Amino acid sequence: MTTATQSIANNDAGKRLAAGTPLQASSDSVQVRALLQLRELILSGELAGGSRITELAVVQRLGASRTPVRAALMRLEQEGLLEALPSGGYAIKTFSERDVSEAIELRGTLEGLSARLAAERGAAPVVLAEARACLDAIDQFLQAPTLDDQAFSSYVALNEQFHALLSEMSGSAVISRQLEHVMNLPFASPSGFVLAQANSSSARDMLVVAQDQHRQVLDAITQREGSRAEAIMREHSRLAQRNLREAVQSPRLDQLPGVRLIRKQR
Amino acid sequence: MTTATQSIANNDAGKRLAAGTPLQASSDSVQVRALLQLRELILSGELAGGSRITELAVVQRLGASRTPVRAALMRLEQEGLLEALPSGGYAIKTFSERDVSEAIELRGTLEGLSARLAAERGAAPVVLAEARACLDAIDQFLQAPTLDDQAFSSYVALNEQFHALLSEMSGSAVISRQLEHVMNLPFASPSGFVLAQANSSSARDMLVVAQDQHRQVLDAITQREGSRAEAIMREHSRLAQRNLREAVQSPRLDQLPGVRLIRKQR
DNA sequence: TTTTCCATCAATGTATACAATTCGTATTCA
DNA sequence: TGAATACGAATTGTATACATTGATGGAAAA
Repeated sequence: MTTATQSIANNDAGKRLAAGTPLQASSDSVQVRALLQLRELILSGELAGGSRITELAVVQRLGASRTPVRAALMRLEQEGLLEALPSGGYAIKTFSERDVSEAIELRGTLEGLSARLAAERGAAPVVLAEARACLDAIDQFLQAPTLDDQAFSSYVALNEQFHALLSEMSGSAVISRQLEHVMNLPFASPSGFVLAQANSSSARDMLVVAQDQHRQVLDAITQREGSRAEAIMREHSRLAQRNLREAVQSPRLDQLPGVRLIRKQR
Repeated sequence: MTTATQSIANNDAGKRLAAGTPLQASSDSVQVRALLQLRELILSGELAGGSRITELAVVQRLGASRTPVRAALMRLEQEGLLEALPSGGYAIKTFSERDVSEAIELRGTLEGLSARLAAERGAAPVVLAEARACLDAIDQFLQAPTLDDQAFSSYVALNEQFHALLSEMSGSAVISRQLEHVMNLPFASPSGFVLAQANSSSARDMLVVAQDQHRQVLDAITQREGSRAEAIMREHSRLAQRNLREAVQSPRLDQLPGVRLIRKQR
């Protein structure tokens, strides 16, 4: 009873409750929903980067109580989207272009380590097979001379999958965990800026190059060539660096997840 | 009033409140104290690795209420000391020797990246000077032909400081943050197993080798030799690998922080 | 007019009541 | 005797009341 009345009151207060949010499966726990919704609010830029964020404001906006909101805030801090203020409370982090560049470099380094270990120790045949299948699927999409938006989306999904498999091939939970942590930063993800290029004329060519690197790293791992595998993954991440540079200049890309958190200057 | 009564009640319930704990500065917030105490309990092995840990048990043991305990549990999960169980609650993580080895490799890789960036971009002269002073101080300790326990402790402190400075030299908050995160694992720390070797005859020699690598990496950074700096730091981490192997076999070292969390088998 | 101190308030920190879920156990039925 | 179900105890999830601390604004004095 009490609960019902109050959550109604809260919903009244939080006017645009589920305006732009994907309206996630409400079967999840309040905690999970709060986390997803809050992350969405930040990445969409609806909450301005650099601004302070109070528990109460989030409570009113999401209609959850302070406890799950607090949990969500803590998680987002560890993800690196929020910064804990010394006086208590949080601020939404912003990132310089250099920060993003370093995050990508970091990912490349870790993926290089992962690939090297996979090569040196030998990857599980099952995972290798999965990875090959994944690359075959990507090839399918690259057949077409030009790619529509849906093809790009499919590429992104498959690309993420391939990188996940690569992490798995290392056979190291410790390293996989770390990689996941790095990729929490939205722009550090392996296909963070691919969509930014979707309409560029050279977009398809870039994917062709990336896909070749995918093939080569898998070959290196199969051949147990550790240091080659490592070098390829490092170079692979440089594609993202290039995309980044174009993405921050293109003004039209403001709605890409997280891009509004990138400071222009410095 | 209410508070006083209740905290007394809690202390009554938590029988062995500050039995083995270091009785930290009670000026800290309850949250901070709970975190420190709980971490201590886990690292000392007083709470068995692999065992499940309930909020209520911790509440009774530490005399804090559920809210700060919950916060501490969440933090320790992100640090990697606890594992969130799917049904709720946490279990104390255990680590195979391989896990630890991978964590050290990870640190070496990240420190390599950090050193390379420092070399390529150029490190801040102030920090470079600090690092040199730090190494000079280590040299002081290494003058003596044999080292007592106190000398080893001093080495550990200075060693940590040097590695911290190295991280700072990268000039990258993103990478420093990640390095800190990796070093949260107790055995991944740069001097995690140095103390384990304190009584070994070759202990001093190992420190001499390590110190030479410190000098060389600083030289490489100064000379802007990025790839050399990276290689040195990777190799540097292999010293820790060697120490690890001896440490897990020596039965006497059980009270080293975190060593009881390392599974013998696999 | 400016500065300092006090009061008031708002936000976080802490404790706890209440709800919901899960796990173990015992009992009953096949 | 075995399995399945239901009941109960224990534990986590959620909400909220209360405490404390830090910030802000206004008033008074220099």
